[in-house]
Amino acid sequence: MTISAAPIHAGPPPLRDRPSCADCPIRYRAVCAHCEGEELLRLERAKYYRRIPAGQVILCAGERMDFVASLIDGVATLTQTLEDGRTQMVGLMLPSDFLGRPGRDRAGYTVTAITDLNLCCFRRAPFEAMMRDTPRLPARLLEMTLDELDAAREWMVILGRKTARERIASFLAILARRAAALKRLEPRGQIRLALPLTREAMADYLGLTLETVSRQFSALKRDGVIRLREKREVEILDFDRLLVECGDGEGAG
Amino acid sequence: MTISAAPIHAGPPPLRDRPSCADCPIRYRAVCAHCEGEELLRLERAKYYRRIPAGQVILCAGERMDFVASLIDGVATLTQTLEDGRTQMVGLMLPSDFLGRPGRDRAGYTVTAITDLNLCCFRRAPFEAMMRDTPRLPARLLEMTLDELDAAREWMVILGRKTARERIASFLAILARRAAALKRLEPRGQIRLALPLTREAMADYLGLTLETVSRQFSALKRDGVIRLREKREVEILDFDRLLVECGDGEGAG
DNA sequence: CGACATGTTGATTAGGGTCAAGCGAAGTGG
DNA sequence: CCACTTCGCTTGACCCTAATCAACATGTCG
Repeated sequence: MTISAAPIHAGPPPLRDRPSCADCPIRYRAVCAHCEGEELLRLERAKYYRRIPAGQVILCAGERMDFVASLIDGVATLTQTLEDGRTQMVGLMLPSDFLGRPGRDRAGYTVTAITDLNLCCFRRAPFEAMMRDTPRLPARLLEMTLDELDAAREWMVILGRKTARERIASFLAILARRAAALKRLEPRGQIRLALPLTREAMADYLGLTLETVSRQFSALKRDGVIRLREKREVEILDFDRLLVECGDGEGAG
Repeated sequence: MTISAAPIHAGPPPLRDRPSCADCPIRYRAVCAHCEGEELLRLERAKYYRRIPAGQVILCAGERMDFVASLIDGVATLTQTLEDGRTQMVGLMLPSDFLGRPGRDRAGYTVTAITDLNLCCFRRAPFEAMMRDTPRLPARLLEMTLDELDAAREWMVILGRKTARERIASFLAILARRAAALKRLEPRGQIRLALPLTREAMADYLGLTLETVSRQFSALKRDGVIRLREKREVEILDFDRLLVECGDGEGAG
């Protein structure tokens, strides 16, 4: 995958395929989750779809952003880079996550499409108008932002206090939970997971180097915690055992 | 300072001192910032003040929380502890910050009063009713939550990618910025700062040990970046020089 | 005064970073 | 079509930063 630097500019909404919100796979988890009737219709009229190919840099930190979007499908990352090239991932965007911030016209972080993306976009102005007019939209966005804040804080514990092995285990547990949540299940027993990230991207997520990530995968495999079917497909042999490896006692996370 | 484990339960609002919101020192930064007229009156009727002594644990992670509050004065921390005792601070609450979350009745983190605190409290039910009725309250809370999310992500970069020296420098820069923001200034030149935290608490903030924190303070002093007036009072000799030590090129933070 | 919390500094160690070599798969171009 | 490159990944050798263990100084409080 090659990272291209070409930015995306939100032009006039293309009038192509515009499936009904009723059929939307993220209808009940996205920012529009609580909207119905008139509110939903207004969103439906304003929305437009956009596809982004894997590898594309959608926005650079500090760049002007004239749209907001729900991620319908795919995986994107938010990253921050220090001057000497060290990079830290500060957000992992999965389906139903929201991109952009009402009230701020500049991206705080570099947004990169890891896989092909499917976005449900709104131009800033009409979206912000709806934020003022309809109470359910900002209420849902607040909920989602609080969830993101919780995730960020869990991440801080990982970055600040966990060993390399615990970080990998925690990362796998997070992925397993989010995958299970989509199916409305609790993760347990044996779980097969597709890894959406390269070793390097995982390292950027976890505050490690790609070599350490690779070594810890090997160690977890050697110790019978996971099995590697392909390089990008993991099998967790027993979820409870994995939780032990995470370092945080029991229910945390 | 001794950490006591006694939880605080929000009983019926005590009817003691209840200064006018008009005189409140955090009036224009707190959750009530955008409220006026009727909205503000409603908050004014519902509020009650509470003082917490330094060292008191206000809430333990997972505990029921039947009130929310604005921090008027003092410093509090949010911390998460792993089973074997490793602890990571995930939030540093300064005046005007908001404690608690509408829609969730349980504390996500352990909240500890570092200094004596002055809180402006609301019981959950009436506060949540106002969240539904008045648009300005949730709008402001969303703004504040987004700011907290930004701060958490900046913190993630510190924890994931910075050296011990850079972490200390970044921490001092954050404190200087927040202190300056209260006076509506940009931090520059020589700045005197009171450190609200012990070396151990700073270590918990920065993902280090207290020994490393102490050593890096000594090193920054030796290198002429800071001067230590008292153990808990630092003088930044040149803010621009400090920023160089933070590792992130220029404007970041 | 003794007990304890806080902070500084030194010696040693270990976990993870850095550097380096090599492998397989997928492109790419001659 | 096949040499050649590139990408993603693994593994090894070595090194360095910060953790750990330890001693000691200072200040506060009962």
